[in-house]
Amino acid sequence: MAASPSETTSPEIRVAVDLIVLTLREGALSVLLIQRDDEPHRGAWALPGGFIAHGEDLEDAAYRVLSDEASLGSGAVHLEQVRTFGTPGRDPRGHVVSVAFMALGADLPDPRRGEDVADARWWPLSDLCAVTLAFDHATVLDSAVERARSKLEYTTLAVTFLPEEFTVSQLRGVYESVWGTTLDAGNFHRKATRTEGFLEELDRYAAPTGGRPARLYRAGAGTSLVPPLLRSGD
Amino acid sequence: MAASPSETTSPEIRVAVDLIVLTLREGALSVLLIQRDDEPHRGAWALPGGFIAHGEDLEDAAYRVLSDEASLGSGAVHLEQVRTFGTPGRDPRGHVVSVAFMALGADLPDPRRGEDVADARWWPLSDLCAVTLAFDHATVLDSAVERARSKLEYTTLAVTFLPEEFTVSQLRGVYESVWGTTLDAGNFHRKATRTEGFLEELDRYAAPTGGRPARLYRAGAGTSLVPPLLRSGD
DNA sequence: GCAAAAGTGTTAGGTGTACACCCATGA
DNA sequence: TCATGGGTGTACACCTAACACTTTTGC
Repeated sequence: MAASPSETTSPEIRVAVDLIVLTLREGALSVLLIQRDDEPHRGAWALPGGFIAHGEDLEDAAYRVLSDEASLGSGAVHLEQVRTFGTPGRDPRGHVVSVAFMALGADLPDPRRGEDVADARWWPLSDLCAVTLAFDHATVLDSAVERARSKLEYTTLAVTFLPEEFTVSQLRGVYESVWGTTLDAGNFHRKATRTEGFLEELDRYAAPTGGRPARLYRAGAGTSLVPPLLRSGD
Repeated sequence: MAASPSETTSPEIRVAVDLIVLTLREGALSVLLIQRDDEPHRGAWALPGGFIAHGEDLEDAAYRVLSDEASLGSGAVHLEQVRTFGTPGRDPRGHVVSVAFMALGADLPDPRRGEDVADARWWPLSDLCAVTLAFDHATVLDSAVERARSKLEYTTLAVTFLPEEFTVSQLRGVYESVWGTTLDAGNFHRKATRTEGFLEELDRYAAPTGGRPARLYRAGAGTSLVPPLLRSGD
């Protein structure tokens, strides 16, 4: 809900999608924001979004926004619906009901600037305290981040932040960055490698980074983590 | 998304709410369904729902449907958004984006019939295998039920299925009915009463039902259950 | 007393946490 | 050789599941 039809206060209800695109950039959980080039909230940073077209599926609209406004292909992002925000007044242009989608990807590229967009960049979440987001996007962002944090506990979602092949420490790094905690390396290794369906062991090793080379893994077939990996220490 | 404006295929996108109202009736997890009196799907059973009005909040619309179509006041139901369904073609009347809300309540009364409704009644979930629901409501119902089942694990949501004062066995009955399992009475008692914020002990006892009278409790102040009560046995 | 339901005790086995320790590499 | 990160072993605390047992009622 950021660009597209730019009338003033429409008499009809319009449906939009907002995207919370999350990735890890230099070990920091970061979100893609665009700087608005139109009223309302011109110049403010906002989540990428757009109105859905008649006959368009919600997910398709989300992928469209991802490629139009964020210049990110649909390749290798995990897209998931988070919640719908529809309180009248959240958008000064009229009654807009917006379905929030969370998109997670491995080290996504820098965005090209799309239309109606003054700028687009990745923001580490930790830098956002100082920024006032447009609309109710601070709330929308929070709900997505909290969703991502809690889904790491009981699903294999963390692997979507990593390239196809990765080491256990990289995986641990995902948990540590998203949760903002530190985890015991040994215990994490055991838990990750022993949890059925989480990791598939490869016969290759990563280039050493000053220590013993780490074995490479790829994502396993499972989607849920039993037992879960809980946030309160490991 | 069941009644109200009854035009044929609208050119605009319309927003609706669908309600999954769940309660326990004679120990069986049951859902409120209405029998449609209009095309499409005339005669079929469906979730109560309705289009939202311009300027109306999603939650307000959900409460309105609750009182109009289900003749249930807003008193003592827990209302929670589940997911939004917007695939074109899910409603033959046009492009309808529907926000699903789950409503949980304690032994809710029999519904009065509302407008545009041939009949309305509670259906035990176990009786629904044989019934084909209108629209994509089977999917919508499933997602709500799964949400309810999993939220019992890590929140205090179970108490919303009970009257203000209840016994530990009644609470255990909620878990057993919703999960379709049996739980060890002794272990459940300990866990429920020791989990901080879950239960508040009263100084009164329920009328005995053939055994030692059970102490009465009311819901505690907490909303999350740590540690969680997991489904795989207790 | 007996049956039934509430509630407590007990114990064996599993899981998580902390941390010591060994392994494999580059410098 | 040392430093560094990868990976394993181990002990202890805690939690859970199973089930025996006590308490308190109605009949």
